[in-house]
Amino acid sequence: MGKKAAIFGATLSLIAEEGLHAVTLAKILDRADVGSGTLYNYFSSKDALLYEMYLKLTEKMANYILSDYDDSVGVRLRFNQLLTRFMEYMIQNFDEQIFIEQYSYILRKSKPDDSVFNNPFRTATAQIYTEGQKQKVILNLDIPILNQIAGGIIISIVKGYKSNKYELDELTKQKILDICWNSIRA
Amino acid sequence: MGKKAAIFGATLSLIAEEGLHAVTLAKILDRADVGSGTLYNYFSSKDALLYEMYLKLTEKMANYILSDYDDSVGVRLRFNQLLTRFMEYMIQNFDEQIFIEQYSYILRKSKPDDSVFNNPFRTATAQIYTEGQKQKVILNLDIPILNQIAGGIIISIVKGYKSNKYELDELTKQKILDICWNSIRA
DNA sequence: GATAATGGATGGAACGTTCAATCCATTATG
DNA sequence: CATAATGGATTGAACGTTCCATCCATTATC
Repeated sequence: MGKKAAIFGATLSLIAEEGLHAVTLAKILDRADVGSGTLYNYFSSKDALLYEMYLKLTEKMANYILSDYDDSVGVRLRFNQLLTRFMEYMIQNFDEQIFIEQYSYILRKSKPDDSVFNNPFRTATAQIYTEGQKQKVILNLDIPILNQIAGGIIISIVKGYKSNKYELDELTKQKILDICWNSIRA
Repeated sequence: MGKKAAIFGATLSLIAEEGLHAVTLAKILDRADVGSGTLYNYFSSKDALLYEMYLKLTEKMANYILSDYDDSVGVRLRFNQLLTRFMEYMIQNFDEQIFIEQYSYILRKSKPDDSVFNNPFRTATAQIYTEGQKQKVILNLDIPILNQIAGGIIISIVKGYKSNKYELDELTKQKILDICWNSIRA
């Protein structure tokens, strides 16, 4: 495995285990089995490492969610496509979500207008909501509010699942997706 | 103002501004206008300060939400009471929520069985869900799942509002509460 | 009632530790 | 053999914590 990938992997797992504030370079280097000189060959600083990882992971997530996205079908099916993928990605890559959540909080303070926040996933869902509102099948609320509702449900449900509050079988996942749709349906 | 209150206030505002990981004792002491000796008269360590603040704020929030709670009315009205208070508290004390969210992540790692996680607010909502399920007005899902859905919507909506994604007038707040109810209604 | 003694609260200097970052000798690569 | 990659020792800065002199309200003494 490449050293850079090892550094990313070690950083991500450490943050998921101990939280962003507790992760030091020494821990990263130890877990990645890499010397500090090597790390500084790939990254100019610790901050640069975190930022690059953030860009990489947000892009990876957007790519996964939008891959094979069929935008020729109706709003209900498109909504289901995106949210199914979103939930599945969150479940299988929860460590990434933990990092993104913790780090994006820092980002908003230092780089408030970062383009990452206008990701293609949000563009796709906005399209669905606008079209759905014209067809009178989706509530007439601000698009960002609709986004927060549907996304908030998914994130919250996966968080609870990852905290071992309950199981999530396939049938329950389907019910959750239906709840997301019903919550914003006109 | 008491020195202890000044320390709490400085810590809370700093965390809301810069995130938990960036808050140092030097910054806290400077903002609270207090010497380090004073701080260590009130708290045995930085961790102890954060933990005590966490206990204080979670209790404060639970007290607010449950004050004047009328449990003699029907499930719909009780649900509305609790979630209205919850949303209002989050809106007016968002800094506290930021801290609690960031700190509870650390807590789960170091003290996974902390009793704080079984707070009276969750007990009250669980009562509502159980009763509502008997009356066939609430979806037949695990209680913790229902909790995550309704709470997730509120938290997500307030987060978006505090990120200046949209406004939240009284009418919109009412619509959000209706959405919470409809999302878990049978 | 005036003065001295007490003790807790306070702020800031000083301490050892830990951090991110740099430097450099060694190893791998082509 | 030349060049790049690597890991660990090293550095200075920043950190949490400790220590101590000072302040001040309260209490004791005469």
